[in-house]
Amino acid sequence: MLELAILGLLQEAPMHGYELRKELTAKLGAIRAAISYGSLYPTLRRLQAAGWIAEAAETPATAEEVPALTSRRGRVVYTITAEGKERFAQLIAQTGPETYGDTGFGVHFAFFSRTDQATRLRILEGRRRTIEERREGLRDMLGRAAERLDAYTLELQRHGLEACEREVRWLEELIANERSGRAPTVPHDGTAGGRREDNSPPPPGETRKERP
Amino acid sequence: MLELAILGLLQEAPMHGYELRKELTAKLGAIRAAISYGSLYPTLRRLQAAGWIAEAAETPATAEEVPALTSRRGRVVYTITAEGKERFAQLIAQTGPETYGDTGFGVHFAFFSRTDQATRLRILEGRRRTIEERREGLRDMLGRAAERLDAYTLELQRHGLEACEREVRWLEELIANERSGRAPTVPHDGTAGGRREDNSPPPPGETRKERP
DNA sequence: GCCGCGATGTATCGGACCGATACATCGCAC
DNA sequence: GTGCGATGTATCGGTCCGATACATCGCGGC
Repeated sequence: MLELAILGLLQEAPMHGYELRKELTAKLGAIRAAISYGSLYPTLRRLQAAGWIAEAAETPATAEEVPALTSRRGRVVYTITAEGKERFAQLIAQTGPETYGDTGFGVHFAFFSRTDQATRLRILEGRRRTIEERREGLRDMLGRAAERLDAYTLELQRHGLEACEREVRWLEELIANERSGRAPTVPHDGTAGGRREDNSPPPPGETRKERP
Repeated sequence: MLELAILGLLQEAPMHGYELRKELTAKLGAIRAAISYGSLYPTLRRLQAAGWIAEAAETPATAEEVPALTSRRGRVVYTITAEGKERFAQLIAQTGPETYGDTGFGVHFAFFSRTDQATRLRILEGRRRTIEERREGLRDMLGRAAERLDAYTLELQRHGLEACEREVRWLEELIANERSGRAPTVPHDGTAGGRREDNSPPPPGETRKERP
C-alpha cells in the first residue's frame, strides 16, 4: 500500500521523505492517521533498490558559492523513474481482496484520477460487496446472537452497522455517477461543510495525465 | 490490543484457539475483519509464558476408554489465571494515546461492561478529542488546500469528515448517557435495524462481575 | 547578540499483526 | 467409501508502527 502511495505521489512532483509524509497525510488523512517514518524510509530504500525511484541529489543552485557550511547533510529528493511509472500503472490496475479492505480501498480511491474508468468501477463494486458482507455479518449478530452479548458490545455493533449502511449508500452514488460518466460530486444533505462548486472535475472518462 | 482482548474473552469462559478467534471476530466484528492465526497463536504462547493464561488440557472425559486412537492431538484449551485477571484489570484501566485510535478504542469499548464508569468516561472523552482533531484536520484540508487536490481525493475527505461528525455525535450521546448513569441505549432515527428492547442493561454504575 | 524552541529533516530498532501456507481430524452427504 | 467443508494447531516472511536518536534552520524574546 505504501509503495503504491509513494509511487503515486512522486508522479506529481519529486519530493524528499518529510515532504512525502506530509503529502501522504494530506491525501490519506481520511483513511489513516499518519505514515510512520519507520515504514517510510525503509520503503523508500526498497523502491530505490528496485529501480522504481531515484535520488535527485537536491541541486544546490550554485554549488560553488555555498560549498560546505558544516558538511550539510542535504535533503534526499526522490524522483520516479520510467520503470516506477510502469510499476504504478500495474499496481493501480490490479485488484484483489486487499484492494477492498479499508486501507487498500482508501489508497486506491485517492488515486482514482489516475485510474481508468473500468478499474474505478471494478473497485467501487468490489468494495461495496465487501461492505455488504460485513453489514450482513453485523445484522446476523444483532439478530440471532444478540442475547449472548452485553449492551456495550451491541451498541458497538449497531454503530458499525450504521456505518456500513451509510458507506454502501455512498458507494451506490459513486457507482451511479461513474456509470453516467459524471465527476465524483455527490449531492448531499448539506451537513459536512466543503465548498467545492466547480473544482476542475477530471474529464469524464479517462485517466488524467500530468502536464510535463 | 490482542492481549487485552484474549484476556477479556477468557474471563468469560475457557477456550481453545479456534473458538477464541470466532468469539474475537464476533465481539470485534464492527472494528476489524478477523484476527489472523499468525497473531493469535504467538500471542497465546506469550501470555502463557507470562503466566497470565494456562493450558487446561481438555479433560478427555473417560481417559482410559478412549486412550489413543491415532495419538490424538487434542485441542488446547486455555484458562485465565489469577495473575491474568490482574493483568487484564491493569490493561483495561490504563489509558493512553493508543486507547483512542480506531482499533484501541474499539477493543476497550467492547469490554466496557468490565470497566468502571470513571474509566469509561475518560476513554469516551479521549476518543472524542481524537476524532475532533481528525475532523478539524479534514475541515482545514477541505477549506484551505482544496484546490491542490483532485475531485476524488476531495470526495474521500468529505466522506471522512462526515464520518467524523457522525462519530462525535455518537460519542456525545454515549457520554451523556454515561454521566446520567443509564445503560448504553442511544435513541436513534430508526435506520440501523437492531431490535433490542430491553436487553439486560448492566446495573448503571459498576463493573459487572461474572457469575462463577 | 545570542539563546531556546518548534519545525524541518534523516534514520534505526524491536515489536505487533497479517496473509499464505501446511497439515491433520471430524462429520456428513452423495 | 470417499470426497469435501468445517474444525483445529502451527510457522514464516513481510509490512507497518511507535519510540528514539540526532542534526539543522529560522525566528521571537530577552
